[in-house]
Amino acid sequence: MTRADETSKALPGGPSTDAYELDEQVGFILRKANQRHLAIFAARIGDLTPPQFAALAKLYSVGATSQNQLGQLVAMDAATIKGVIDRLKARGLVTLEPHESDRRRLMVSLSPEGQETVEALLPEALEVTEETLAPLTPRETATFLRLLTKLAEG
Amino acid sequence: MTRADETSKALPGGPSTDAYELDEQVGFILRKANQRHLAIFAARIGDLTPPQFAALAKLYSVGATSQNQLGQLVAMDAATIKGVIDRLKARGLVTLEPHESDRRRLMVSLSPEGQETVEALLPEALEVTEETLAPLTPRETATFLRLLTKLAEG
DNA sequence: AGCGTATCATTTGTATGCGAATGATTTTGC
DNA sequence: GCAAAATCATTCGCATACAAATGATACGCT
Repeated sequence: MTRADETSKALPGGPSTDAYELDEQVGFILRKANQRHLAIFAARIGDLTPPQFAALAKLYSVGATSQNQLGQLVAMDAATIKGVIDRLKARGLVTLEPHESDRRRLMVSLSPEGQETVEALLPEALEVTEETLAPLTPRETATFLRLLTKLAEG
Repeated sequence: MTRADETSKALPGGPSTDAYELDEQVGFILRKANQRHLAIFAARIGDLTPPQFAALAKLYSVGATSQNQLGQLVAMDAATIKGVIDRLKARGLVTLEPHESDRRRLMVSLSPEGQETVEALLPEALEVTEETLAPLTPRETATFLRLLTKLAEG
């Protein structure tokens, strides 16, 4: 931001500082970036959604956990993670059992099929990330991920 | 990326290049950034959702348009924009009327109440953007928006 | 004119995503 | 120990999202 920007119109094509342009608001662009990523994911990993894969991948790396705790690890609230787990269970990718000492908790684990599925999809998932980031140079990618993480974590 | 990164482990805390770490994937961080933005929006503009406000703001700047065209302008497919418009109509913020010559089209306009609502909320919306971007310096913000836009547009 | 294609709006079905309420259980504070 | 507070899972209601199918209308081309 130069001092001139405070009184004069920004460069053509640049962000305006005074008027409200929907297409320049972070929220709006974030939503569109998300849409593009979802489309790439769906094209490569057709029969699993990003939240479902996130849950499986997290289970793969941390092992059995309670439903709510898994939700925290993948940034989903209790109601949302329940739906995701229900659908994964219906497909036989995860198994549920009561916690041995805490009767409130429901432990979630990968089934053998779930394990296989994750292992088969990991390379695909990396390609989804790659394709999503393809518009950026490696240098830009590093910068972008750093700033995006800052933004996401507040 | 230095040449060393291709064969050795990245710095502690830095992104790993070989293993799959969910928390380092763009899609996952994008979703979390979106969540944070949604929360900020909801805290400031409680009784309108981001898609609803986006539709109103777009109508405000472009005037009357067909339902589907409005959907394109705010990046929502036909089914989604219909639901959004239905709810705005139920609240009296938009009005609908058939297109004069093309009987397939449904023209959407801001009602006087809708106009007032948008005008009253525009400053709030700018603050939502500001608060969302608060973790970044002005310089970082400019870079981030440039890269995010590149990513969103593919 | 007329046929095939494209566009517009709608509906249905599935999957997040979150707020709020509920009941069961555990943990904390005193 | 025990009452209050916190945690876990579940449920309900609402609001995006998108794929796919449908019916109505408009348009292109011959």
